[in-house]
Amino acid sequence: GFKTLWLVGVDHAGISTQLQVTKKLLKEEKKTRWDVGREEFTKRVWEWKAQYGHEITRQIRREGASVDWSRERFTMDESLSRAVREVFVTLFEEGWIYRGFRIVNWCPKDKTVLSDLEVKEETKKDGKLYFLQYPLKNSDKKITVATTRPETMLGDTAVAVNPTDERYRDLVGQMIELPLTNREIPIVADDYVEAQFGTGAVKITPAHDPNDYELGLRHDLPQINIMNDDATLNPEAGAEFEGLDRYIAREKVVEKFEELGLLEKIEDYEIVLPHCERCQTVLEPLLSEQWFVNMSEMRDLALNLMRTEGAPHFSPRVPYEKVYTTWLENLKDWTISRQLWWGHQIPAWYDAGGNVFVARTAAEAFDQAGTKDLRQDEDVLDTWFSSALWSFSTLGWNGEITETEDLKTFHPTDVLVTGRDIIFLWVSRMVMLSEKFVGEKPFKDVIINGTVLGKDGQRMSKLKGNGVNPLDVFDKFGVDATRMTLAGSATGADFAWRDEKVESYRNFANKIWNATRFCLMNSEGAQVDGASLKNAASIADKWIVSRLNKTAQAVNKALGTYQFHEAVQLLYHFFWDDFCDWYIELVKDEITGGKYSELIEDEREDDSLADFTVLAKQNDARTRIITILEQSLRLLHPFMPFLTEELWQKLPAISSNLHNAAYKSAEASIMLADFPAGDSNLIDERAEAEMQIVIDLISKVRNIRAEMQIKPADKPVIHIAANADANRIFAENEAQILKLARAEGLVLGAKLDVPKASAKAVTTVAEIAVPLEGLIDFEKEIARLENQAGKLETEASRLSSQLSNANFVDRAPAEKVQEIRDRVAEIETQVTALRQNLEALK
RNA sequence: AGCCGAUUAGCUCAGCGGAAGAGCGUCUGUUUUACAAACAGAAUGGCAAAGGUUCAAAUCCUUUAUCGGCGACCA
Repeated sequence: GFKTLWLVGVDHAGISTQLQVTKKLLKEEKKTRWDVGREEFTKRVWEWKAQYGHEITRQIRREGASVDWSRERFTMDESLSRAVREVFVTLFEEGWIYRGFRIVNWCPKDKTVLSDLEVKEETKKDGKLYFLQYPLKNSDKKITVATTRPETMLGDTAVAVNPTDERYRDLVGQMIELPLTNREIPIVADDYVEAQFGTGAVKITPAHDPNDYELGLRHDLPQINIMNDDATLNPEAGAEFEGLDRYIAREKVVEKFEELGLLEKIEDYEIVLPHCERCQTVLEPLLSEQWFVNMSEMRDLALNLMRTEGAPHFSPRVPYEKVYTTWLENLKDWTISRQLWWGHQIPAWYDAGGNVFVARTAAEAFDQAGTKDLRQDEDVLDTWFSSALWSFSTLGWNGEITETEDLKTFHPTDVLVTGRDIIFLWVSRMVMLSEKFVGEKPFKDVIINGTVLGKDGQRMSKLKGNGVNPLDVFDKFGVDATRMTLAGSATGADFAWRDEKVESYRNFANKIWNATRFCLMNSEGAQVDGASLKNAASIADKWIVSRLNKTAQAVNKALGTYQFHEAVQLLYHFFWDDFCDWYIELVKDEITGGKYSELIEDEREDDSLADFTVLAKQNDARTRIITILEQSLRLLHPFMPFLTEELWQKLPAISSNLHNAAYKSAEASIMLADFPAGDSNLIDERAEAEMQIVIDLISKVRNIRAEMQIKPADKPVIHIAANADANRIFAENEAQILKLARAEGLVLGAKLDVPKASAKAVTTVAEIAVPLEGLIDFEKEIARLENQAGKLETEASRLSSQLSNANFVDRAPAEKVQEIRDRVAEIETQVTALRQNLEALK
């Protein structure tokens, strides 16, 4: 009955996609992207996308997701691209976007810059630390620096020491003759250097290290870039090194130092290296001119939203709210340009003089520049820049159009379901840009799913080969079972994949199928009818109706707080334990006619009143069980859509009359029926308590049967001693007790009167005895009774000690104290009975 | 320059202030006409360790250990 929208779509995954097509091009045609050119290359990417891009949405369809496919979007759709240009230009005009030289993360393989979030730090255990000696000018002295990247010494423009370091104080201001180059570089003093680390002297390479860059600015040092974009050395490195790969150059530099007698030592050293998240290549910090977003105001938009509204609300709140806020607080500027061809080309144009014109279209840029002799920036934007606009760009906002019916209806959206790895990359940026451009949050809630780990408990990865393909799981166990498995894992918690888990939900699906089959086999004269739940007469009927409604309420509550796993557990146990194992068995005779069939056969000839009464009773029972089943299917439907729809359609008298009022005219489907809310008026605590008494009795008798090895075919008489109330309940349910306990008679009374050769048990309200004639093994029976008594006594002594604690009695809530007193009394009665029985046996 | 998690039955995990739970596995029975992918019954826990708070702690606090995630320029 609510207006809802699940909008699905995909981003263009700039780097990954370009990488795929680049590989394909190289493999099939032995060409690089430059060989085919920008236009042809992007054409190939669109072709690739057409072929493979639907894989994800195909999987989502197969999952049975309730998506509005008519609104599917792609980040490079025309309107979404228009939005990207609009946002870029606006931010530039307002001074939030700028272009500048910075040390950036450079991937020499993909030949593009990466944002800090796309960098994966990995520890290299077999790294080396090289100690190089630099000779001082006009002196025999040398100063030793330690480095993990000796080749960068070719770009050194200083050596720095700590100003308080006594060892080097005299050297500050002196010059060094930098080996392998003909350059002289100064020794400078800076607080950045830690005297205790390494030799206390640091080589400074401003063009190849972020810290050195900063230090270089402070001391006005030259920046010498010695590398090409593929991490080979350029002419600045000297003729001897030009063209060499960075690692070859490293070896060569070390060799040369050794020849010169300037290599002091090499130590083993564990080093942390930045890698490209996509292609795993070791990144190179490089001085480069890029586009950036200044995040200081953006950050405040997001932080204020959290401070004032607590939005977005994360589930689970711990730890993600803090993770999110802490990250925002320490936010640095965002590098948004990428040296790729696949993506949104930056709407900036340059004239011959290098002046920049940022505009929504080329025409606008020409107007600004007063000339058409402009060249558009070749770079594209970070994919996440367009994804950041997703919440509103997909609903029609593109700068030109800023108000749409969809935006009014669906924005802010209710919930974003995502993984923790993109909280910074995506979630935070959507919040910032939505606040900035539509003036409201993109979503109220964010659900962070756990990560599904491989069978080995490790993150899935192609390298480890521990991945699980969902499509294979669908084929093997069914989509519904897979959905139950995923929904059944706690929100936000990681879990190791186990086929066994899906298998158990596959079994559950099978259970639902079989239970429905049973109901349908006995559905003649029945129909789905809500009224049948309101006029339940027997204890068993009232009990199951109560359990159903209680479950429905609890499921609704769990879903309201995104506790999907709790809803799954509730439904699993209600359906399997309560409905199948107890209710179906309790009413089986009534439903199948077993109890009445003879009667009906006999009286079929004449239309006697008895015949009608019996048939009417049977139809009532059938209608009731079908109705309970129908409600259960509705509750299960969001989790197991395929199975429940299939079975629901088979139920008697199914029609669109069962739909929510809004959909009465539509074709009958469980999807359009109301989700049961649970009716408090149908919750009957008394019936549940009374049914529990019957269940306890049956369980105890079954326990005796199993432990005393009574053959299934043997049907004993059950003797029960209980008060009048309990005996009334047993009498009312005699038929069910006899059937489920496989007994042939019930003897009810206030006291037991049975032969010594009887097996005994106690429940909270009754003493039970099953006479076994010659079959009983007294030793075994004594052990059984001792065991029962022992357990109860342990519990009683623990509770008694609580009661004897004055503090507990005084300070705990009175009802808690009373509860424990009642329980102790209950146990004492049971133990007394068991002890008397034991005495009688000895 | 840390910040978070996690540690509960053989395994995978719920529970997060008032009697230790589930699924799988294990053991015993059972071709009971919805279901052997099932049914009935059973066994199995110093809730990581040590302190503390509380009438009451698996649950809250502190410290420690081990594992994991995110972050971090120590050359």
